[in-house]
Amino acid sequence: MTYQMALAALSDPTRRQVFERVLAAPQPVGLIAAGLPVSRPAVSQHLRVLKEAGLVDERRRGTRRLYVANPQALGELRAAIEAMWREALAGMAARIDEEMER
Amino acid sequence: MTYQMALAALSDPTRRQVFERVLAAPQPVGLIAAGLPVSRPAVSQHLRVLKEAGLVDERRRGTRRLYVANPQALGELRAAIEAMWREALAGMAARIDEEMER
DNA sequence: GACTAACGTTAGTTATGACTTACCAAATGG
DNA sequence: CCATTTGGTAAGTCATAACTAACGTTAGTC
Repeated sequence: MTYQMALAALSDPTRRQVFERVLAAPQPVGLIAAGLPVSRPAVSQHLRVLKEAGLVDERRRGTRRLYVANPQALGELRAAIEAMWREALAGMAARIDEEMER
Repeated sequence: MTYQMALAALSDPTRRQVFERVLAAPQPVGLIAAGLPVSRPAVSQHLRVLKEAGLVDERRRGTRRLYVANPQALGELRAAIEAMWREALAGMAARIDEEMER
């Protein structure tokens, strides 16, 4: 159920870059924005989407806010994709078997 | 590299439904559209996007076209998501270790 | 060789969402 | 306290993309 939000969140290229930076190391917003070709508010908005999808958590550190990747939502997405993958493999195997019969 | 297109392709809810139907069994366009609240051309367009992302293959069967899920693109997406997942887990473990030191 | 079935394509509309600029809030340092 | 740093929020703009309706296309069928 939640994996759909994670999928949608990671579908945007810029937002995926934001997430990958957070993944590499917990960072404040300003630092993330400094390495990207978009403004800081844009990064803030992306982080909100990532947070709503459960992919990211927020830690207030004084006036800064560290964003940290959350493995759980990513794990659910992983499981969903893997289930689809297995289903595709099974379907392919079944089709090959049908082919063999002839 | 291709996993980004797969990610974008699966981010749309309707398109994900289309893909899951194809995943369950190879089907012609009309049959897919019959079970969804959108028109047949819309399904055709979704299938084109899925095809460009490598998630789906096309088999012409006379006047019909069977769409079949392709495990490969799904496998690449799976690998990419799994890599991110592991990275998130590693980061979390490292943070817990730091916590222990204090 | 028309007719039909099944489908892709095009054009046009509309809604969504990514982005920037300007503004506001909270915490820290002098 | 006042200024600075850091960052979220609001409003507005613009591009993208999802959808429908109409049309074109190909392969079987009588």
